[in-house]
Amino acid sequence: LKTPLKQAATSHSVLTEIQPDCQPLTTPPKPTEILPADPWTPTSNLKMLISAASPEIRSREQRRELSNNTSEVLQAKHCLQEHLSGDEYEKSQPSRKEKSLGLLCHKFLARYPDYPSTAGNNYICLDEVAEELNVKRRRIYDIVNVLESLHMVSRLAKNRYTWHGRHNLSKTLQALKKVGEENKYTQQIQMIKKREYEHEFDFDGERNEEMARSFGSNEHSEMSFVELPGMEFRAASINSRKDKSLRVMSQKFVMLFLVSTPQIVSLETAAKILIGEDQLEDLDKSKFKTKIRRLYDIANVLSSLELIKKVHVTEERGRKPAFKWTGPEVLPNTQDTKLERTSTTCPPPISEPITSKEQCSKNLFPSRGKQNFTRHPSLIKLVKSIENDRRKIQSAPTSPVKISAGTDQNLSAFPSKMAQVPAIAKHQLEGQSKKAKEMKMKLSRSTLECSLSSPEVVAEPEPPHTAAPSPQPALRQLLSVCPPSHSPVSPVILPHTQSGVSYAVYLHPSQAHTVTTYSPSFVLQSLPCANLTGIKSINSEVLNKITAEEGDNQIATEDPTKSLTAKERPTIKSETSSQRCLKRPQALQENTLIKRCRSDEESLDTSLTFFPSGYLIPLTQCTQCNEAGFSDKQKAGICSLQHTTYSSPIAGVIPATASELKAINIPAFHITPLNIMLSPTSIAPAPVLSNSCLNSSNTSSGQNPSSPVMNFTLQHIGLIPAGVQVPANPVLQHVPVSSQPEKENMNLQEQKVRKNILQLLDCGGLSGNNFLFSLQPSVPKEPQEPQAVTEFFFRTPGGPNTVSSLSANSDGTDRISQGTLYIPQRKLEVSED
DNA sequence: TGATCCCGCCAACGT
DNA sequence: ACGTTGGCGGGATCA
Repeated sequence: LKTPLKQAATSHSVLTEIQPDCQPLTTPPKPTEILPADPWTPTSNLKMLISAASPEIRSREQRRELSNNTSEVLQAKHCLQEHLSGDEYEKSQPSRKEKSLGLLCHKFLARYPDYPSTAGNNYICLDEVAEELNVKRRRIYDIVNVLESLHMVSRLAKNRYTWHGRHNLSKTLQALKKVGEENKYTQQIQMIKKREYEHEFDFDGERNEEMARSFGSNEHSEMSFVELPGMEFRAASINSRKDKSLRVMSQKFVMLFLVSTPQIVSLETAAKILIGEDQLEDLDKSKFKTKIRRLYDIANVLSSLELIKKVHVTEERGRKPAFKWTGPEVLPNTQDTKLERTSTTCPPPISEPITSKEQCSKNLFPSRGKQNFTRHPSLIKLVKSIENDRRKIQSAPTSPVKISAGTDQNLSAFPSKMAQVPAIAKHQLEGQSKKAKEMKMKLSRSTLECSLSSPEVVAEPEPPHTAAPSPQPALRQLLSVCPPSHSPVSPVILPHTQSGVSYAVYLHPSQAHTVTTYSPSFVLQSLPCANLTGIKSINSEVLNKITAEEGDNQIATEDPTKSLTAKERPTIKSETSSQRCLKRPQALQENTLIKRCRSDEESLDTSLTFFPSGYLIPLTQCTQCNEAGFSDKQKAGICSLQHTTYSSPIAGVIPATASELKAINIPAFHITPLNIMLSPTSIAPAPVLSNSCLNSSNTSSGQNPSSPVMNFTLQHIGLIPAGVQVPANPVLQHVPVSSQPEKENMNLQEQKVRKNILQLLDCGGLSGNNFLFSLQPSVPKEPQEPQAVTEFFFRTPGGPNTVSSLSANSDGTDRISQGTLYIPQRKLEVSED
């Protein structure tokens, strides 16, 4: 077979040593000189091998004019091999392979240890590297960008990067997996495969568009770069350029592997998904081609890292290039399953004044600390401005260094310790250390994380406890629920609540994805269904089946849909179609809104607002709702908060300035424990406050214990200006329907409901830390069930009526039918600051 | 051929 | 203006 020849001639030729001479005359193209000596020092055998092959190749800069002299050592090798076959000519030049990104990457990696000691300076100077490796800097960027996506390097400053090696790899992969799950990549992959069966994937607009919409519209998952706590700002502040392509693409690509069951992903599938995500518009051929090209670039680097390897999958259509994950298994993050620490952190009792808001607020957003988080594209600008401010404040290029040091230590207590430990051992150690530190982690994690992500915080010496006096019970719960660990990326959580407590949930609107819960009682699963209808019918089993099918099967002859039960299948399809109908208009609207928002971020009357997501705001006892129209049992607590300025605690770091944020009215929602209706497509739930409530807010918060908490929460979250107080009473109405159910029963019910909600959310893909959501006037849905106790209001950025009731889905078991989702229609009023 | 993907133009950004 | 980054796609190579 080709093997012999190939090996000899090509692949091995590179590695094999010398075959002197054969120096063909030519080599015209590049005046590259060769440096015989390798500046870099290979650290591993493998690297040596690789490097051995290339040393000759290195050519000097053009300035070095010498053209071809002896560069040919390498060429010689080839020549030899080649001329065996006859063509020495071609070989004369460094073969293309020798210049491959993969090889280059190997050489690059050979220069640095996998687990660099934190002590040493692990700086990377791009120019130097480029010169030493004898390539244009442009090539180095390709490598570094991918490494960056894995947090193996981080940008320090212009032309300088810091080498982290694989210290952060496991965390990064965990985070990526999480995000991937939230993005419903599994489902997307499935969808694509399904489509492929249904009809050829042709590149003409229409169909593709539809397809893109079908699986992409919901999510508009334009998730951006997934950051690791501690590295986020460093990277972002220095490198403000849009984290687009390669970096993000690389992460997404990796995610695909991590969420696929056979961890195999074909290029085609990956490209489609990635394209679908970004621009639904033109999925033309060229786009596709370009995407594929990029994926190759990324794949080469990942291959060099030995995270993936190339394989082929054979399907009916033939053999398709694909890659198989060969990296470490990514375990679900088990570290912080426990949530208590938060409460400890922020204990201020309700009655007590909120002394250390900041600390508490930080605790409110644990997600950002420990977990990685995704930043919605629309927030980037805002983030930038924040970063700029930060930069101004802390002048210094040096800051990054400091931060990094702190980061390494704090962030990865384990990693640092095992800096020199082999990867395998590391894993074990990690586990041990985890347990050992479990308690500690629990208590301090959120804080730590927060601090990591923000320099200022880092500076804070004191632990959380000190900070806040004592949070109210509700708050406590809230806090307790937000352990970063479980779902690092997705903040959305439904905390334990006492019965009768309403919650406000902030979700990542832009994408429908999975929501993770910290509550031990629930198990979150990604549901494949796009819309509510399908949700119910689909159970975990189905999911599993689907999952199993994930990835490119070596032999993909089976119909992907087979796995679905008859019942399930139809449901899904119907959903799809229905979605299309809805989606289109919605999508359009959304786009418009988004564009508008982006373009007019500054404008006052923006219909869009930035909200931090991932916060759960417990709303306790709402006695009444003044709003008319909801007379029907006031189930819908409708309140509108007017002229409110929101600040986004993006990254939990610095609240945006008022000017940067628009004030808008937020439709409030309140959730009662029993009935819940959710819209799968809904993106973000927003708390609704009634104006009247606001006005009446003067009433002391004392009346309602929840008031202080709420105000506090809202303020910290940036939903309301610091000075504003929201009256406790009217704000969120809690419908007494099941007013005082037995506590236990309630709890059960609540749990059940929560579970359902979570699933729903998961299915809907609501998640994310930061998100942008637009509050559009949505048609208020009729409260379907008057008795509904719990109400969630979710808004989809564009969709007029994005709310649907879950009850429809009920199929008997696990149904959410109990809950009713009611969305009061509120107009969004935007007020300037 | 189709799979790969190198190369470098040139725009977006930062300084 | 200039340097750094890096999107992008032509077109060369490889299989």
